[in-house]
Amino acid sequence: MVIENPSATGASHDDAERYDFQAIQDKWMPIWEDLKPYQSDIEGDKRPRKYVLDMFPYPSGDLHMGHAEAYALGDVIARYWRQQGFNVLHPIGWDSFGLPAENAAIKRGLDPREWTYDNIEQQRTSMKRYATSFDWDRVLHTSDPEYYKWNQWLFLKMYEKGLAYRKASWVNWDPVDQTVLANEQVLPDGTSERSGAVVVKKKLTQWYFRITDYADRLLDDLRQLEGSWPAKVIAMQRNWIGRSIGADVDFTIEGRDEPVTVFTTRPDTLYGATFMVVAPDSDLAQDLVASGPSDDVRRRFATYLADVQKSSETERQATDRPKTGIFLERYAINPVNGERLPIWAADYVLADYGHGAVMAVPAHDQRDLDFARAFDLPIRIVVDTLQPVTGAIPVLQGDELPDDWPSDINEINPAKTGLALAGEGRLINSGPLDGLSKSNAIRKIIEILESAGTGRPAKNYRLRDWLISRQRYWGTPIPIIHGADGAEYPVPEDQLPVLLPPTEGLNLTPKGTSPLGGAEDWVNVPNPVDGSPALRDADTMDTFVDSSWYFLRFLSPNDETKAFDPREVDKWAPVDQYVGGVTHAILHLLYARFITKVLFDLGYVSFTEPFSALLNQGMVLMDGSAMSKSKGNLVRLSDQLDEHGVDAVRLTMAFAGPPEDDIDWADVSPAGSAKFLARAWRLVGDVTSSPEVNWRDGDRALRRVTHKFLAEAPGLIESFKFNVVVARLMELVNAARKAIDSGPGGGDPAVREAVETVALGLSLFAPYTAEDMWARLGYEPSIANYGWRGADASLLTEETVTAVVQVDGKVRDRIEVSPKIDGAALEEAARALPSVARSIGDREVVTVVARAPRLVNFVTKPAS
RNA sequence: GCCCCCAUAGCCCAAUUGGCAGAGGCAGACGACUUAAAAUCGUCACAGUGAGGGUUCGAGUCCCUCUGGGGGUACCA
Repeated sequence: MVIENPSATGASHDDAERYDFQAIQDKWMPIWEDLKPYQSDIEGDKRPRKYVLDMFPYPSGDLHMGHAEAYALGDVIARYWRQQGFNVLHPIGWDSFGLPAENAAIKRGLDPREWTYDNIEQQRTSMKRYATSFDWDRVLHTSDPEYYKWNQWLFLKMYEKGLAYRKASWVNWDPVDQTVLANEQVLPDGTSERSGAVVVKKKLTQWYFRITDYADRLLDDLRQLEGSWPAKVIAMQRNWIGRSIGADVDFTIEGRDEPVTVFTTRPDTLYGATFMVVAPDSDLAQDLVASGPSDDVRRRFATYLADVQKSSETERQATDRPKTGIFLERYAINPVNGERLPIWAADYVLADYGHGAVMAVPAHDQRDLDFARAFDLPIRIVVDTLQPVTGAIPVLQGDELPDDWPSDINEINPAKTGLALAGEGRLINSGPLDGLSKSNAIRKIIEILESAGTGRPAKNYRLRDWLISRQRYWGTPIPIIHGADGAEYPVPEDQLPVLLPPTEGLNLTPKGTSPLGGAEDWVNVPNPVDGSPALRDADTMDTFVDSSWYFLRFLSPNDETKAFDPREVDKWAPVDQYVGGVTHAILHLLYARFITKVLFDLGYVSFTEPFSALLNQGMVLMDGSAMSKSKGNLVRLSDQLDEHGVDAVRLTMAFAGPPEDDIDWADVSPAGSAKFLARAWRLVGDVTSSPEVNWRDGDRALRRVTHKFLAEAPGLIESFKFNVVVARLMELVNAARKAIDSGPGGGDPAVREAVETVALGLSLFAPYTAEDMWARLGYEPSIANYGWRGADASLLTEETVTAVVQVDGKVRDRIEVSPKIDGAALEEAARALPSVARSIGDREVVTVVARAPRLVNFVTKPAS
């Protein structure tokens, strides 16, 4: 509020000098709406292109502080490249399919469409108020039939290539949301990332994308991203894919025709195998139990299996759980020495990793050892790991061990210590492998197995195929028709999209099968081949499918004939800079990378990585923890915007620290940001020169500060040091203020130059304030379309610099020298200083380290 | 358990990549303006860089060990 002071003669002047963020926002928002300064598809635009993409939001209610941070930072980058003369594509849309809409709709008895599009409208309004520089002509919503039609197209392309398939398998089942979940949606504690319910296993026939076919490429191509993606994200993806290198070994089974193949990373320990373990819930276990063992074992196995399946994921993952298992009364034959190995079923072996069976080497694997000790099975050491190798690690270098290698095996006998010997060592008890180091033994045993035809090198991945079907309404229908003959018939492309049926008459309440199945008119269709009665697939796709290619749709969002226009893709893609939360470090980014590689293989795009550079912003916390209503520490964005203004909130986001760090809202000061903006804005009122003045005539000291900023800011922005740029802007504002109040005064051309530079710099962070300053400085809107100014190199070199004079590394004096001084001259000048002579005293100078013009260091020793 | 990151002033954070530990801000103290307050302007104080060792003429920065905090992943054979 402006408080009138009737006694002041310059009341109107005071009014004008009052920084009123609300008035400034109200003034410029409609003008920008009209000017559209951020359009990116202008015909004949010759500027080089940049594609700056923010992760699009899910429309759950209004924007929150997290959005405010992400979009402020993404906007700095987009505005920066625009200012650097690039044609910037900075689009926005909504990831608008998904469970929250459906759950909210069920709760309130609404159509999910209504809830979704109302929220989108609210977010759109907030984003515009927030001055995000999006190109509003390219908006997409994944829940629009115009969008999800192309999800279906993508599905069909993958189906044709065999990359989309259906299989029955034990899947993660969320008993609250009543739907299956991808592995990626189950948290480490075994609960659903969405509902928080404890996930259980259920055997269901579901649709999968064959992402494991791409595991090697997804892993190896990460190397291309090093340096441009946060190392943390790359590490997380590597971890998630989890490639293990080893060998497959075939074991013949007594009384069975087919051998059992096991995967192992330690084929060198094959001679130490004393039993075999199969996953109880595997088909293999079923098969082994079906014939051979006694009825008693069969019964006990059935009980065991039932127990295993009842146990929750959480229980099963507790690593300190005692080992359990059942001997199946079957035997495997070790291919290298013909030994009979008893076969057990135990739940520490997973059905869906490797082949669901392992060769157990208790001496060298902790899990096998725990099991062997629990069931009194033999333990045979085949690697002598005594004296953990230090220093030169001789066993890694060759086959010979030092002569003094001690071999008192009893001291480390796993049977006694309970500790498996996993380390380096020399092979023993292993026939042809004896004496070899671990790595050499691995190489040799694989050769032996290969020539015998009983083994081969193999790789395995932690990554599983991507389960994409969901038993819910608010998603993309899967474009498959199931014939009466049980076969799958893809919906012909010209019949896309398969529209979601209206919600009227449907019961959306989760019940374990898709609500779409209840839409009689929709689900019953003629077989596309022969017209016989058939049923639509009633499942919908995981919404991560939607977001796995949306960055391509932005390039031609209104194209009705194809998913994306290859000419536009060539122009813009891949994304130059992607900005979003680290919460998507695995899921979304892995899926988008996968789909990009698929599209590359199908010939639709010419690149294999979708996002050339990635910036992960941190989270916005309050009092040390994530904001939530239940914790009572929620800070409402709209309140912050009302109180401090859009620009102050945006500036605070940029200034709080490095963008990838979390911001604790309790530690930062939007009021301080507002104060700074007001201070910057008020500078304009003190600029009394006209826009035509010649800056060269201005005060040199202030000009130097201005040009130092002009020189430094671009590099800082490009390395995401937004907080430092803001600090530099504050310095520049302080310098300009000083020049006005106690220097050459507001009429000096350097003051205008400095203030204009402040406006240009500020336009990245505080667009309203900057635009208003720009107008008051005498320019036409929009400041977003004025380029950056180059620094004048002649103003960057100081006339003198301060050189530090050290004696034995301690600072003893400082001298002002020319920046062009050479080492000898610097040394000479320093030596002449009385302080230096005093410090050296009667000691002898041994070396002089001169780093002109900054530093000279006299290194001394006592006089001899 | 394994892998990764971080630690600088009361607080948030800088430090030209091995060269004077401090750019900026918050909070604080004092002063100017004011009848007073707010706003504004100005001045000031505060750490030797989590601990220990090493390399170096010189270490916040590089190496090793440890402590504390954060993250990822985990019967994945």
